[in-house]
Amino acid sequence: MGRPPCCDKAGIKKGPWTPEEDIILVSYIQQHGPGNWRAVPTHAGLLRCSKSCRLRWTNYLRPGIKRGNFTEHEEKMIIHLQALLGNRWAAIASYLPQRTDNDIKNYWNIHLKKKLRKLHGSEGYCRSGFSSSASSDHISRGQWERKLQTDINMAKQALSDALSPEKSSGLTELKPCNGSIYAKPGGYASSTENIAKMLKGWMSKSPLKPGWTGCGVTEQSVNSSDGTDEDSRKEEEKRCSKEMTEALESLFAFESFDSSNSDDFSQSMSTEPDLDPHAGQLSLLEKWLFDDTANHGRDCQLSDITLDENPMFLLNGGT
DNA sequence: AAGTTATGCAACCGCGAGGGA
DNA sequence: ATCCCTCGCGGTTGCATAACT
Repeated sequence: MGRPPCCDKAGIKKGPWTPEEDIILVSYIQQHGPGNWRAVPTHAGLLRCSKSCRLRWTNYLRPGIKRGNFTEHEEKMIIHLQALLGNRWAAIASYLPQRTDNDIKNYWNIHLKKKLRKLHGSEGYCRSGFSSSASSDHISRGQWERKLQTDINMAKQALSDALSPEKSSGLTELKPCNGSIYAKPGGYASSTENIAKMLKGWMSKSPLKPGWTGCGVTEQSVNSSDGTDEDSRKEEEKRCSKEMTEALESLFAFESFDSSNSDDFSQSMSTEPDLDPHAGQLSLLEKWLFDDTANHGRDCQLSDITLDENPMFLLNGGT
């Protein structure tokens, strides 16, 4: 009550962002940090609505975004997570911190759906993994539940493979994104590369925040997780998490997410699900996953768990 | 070489949840 | 308790470019 509307439709610019607008937005967030999006356009002097600013930041300008081709491992992760979680792209993206939900969504819609359709023929995975099955009116509830559980079993096994350290070499195979977080070739990419250069110029003038070297990509954190005691590692994780938050408030991290450390970053992030806001969900999911993997061959098979007992069922709000 | 179709990606739209007034 | 604003999410669209005829 009494609040001004989110954005005044009149005079609001739409369409592709120009490099100049990017610079304005980035420099504003550099000074004030992300958040309070409603104030961003007016304070930054942008003729954009707050939504557009937030979207541009989260999907394109935010530091640490990896662009370019998806690796085989990322692809697998997406497929299996999609089977587990459905079209909850934000949740899926939390497992792939360098990818945006929009990127993942696009990749799924453009590449993976086709791929899976080829693999599975006309049945299954036709739209959104098992969730599509759920929406089918042609399958009886019993059939659907059996199929759902089969899908979950398959996805779970595959996710287990993907997350398993000895099997998932893919995590360390993540390629740097062509030396720039802006990997897209062509017209606008060159513009964004220019932005990156300009920003680097700005940042070289700005005092770097002491201690921040990019969450999960510090040599210290990488080394510390490499054989030191558990406590210091946890401390490091906490610190890292805090830094991650701070990073989003500061573009000083920009330089830290270059190609030289994106491998370590992805590895660190993928093994530290606590860093993301869905940590609770991830922990539960992974506990469930690994518990069941550990119990493999014992009495408690997932297929024996009723839907109501299935953590994913609960996570999905029992729907 | 020109026209057409397919593909990929960035951005917009609309809705729901959460929370402040 | 209610209203309504902000934020975040998922679905969809529009445009640029590549591939094909």
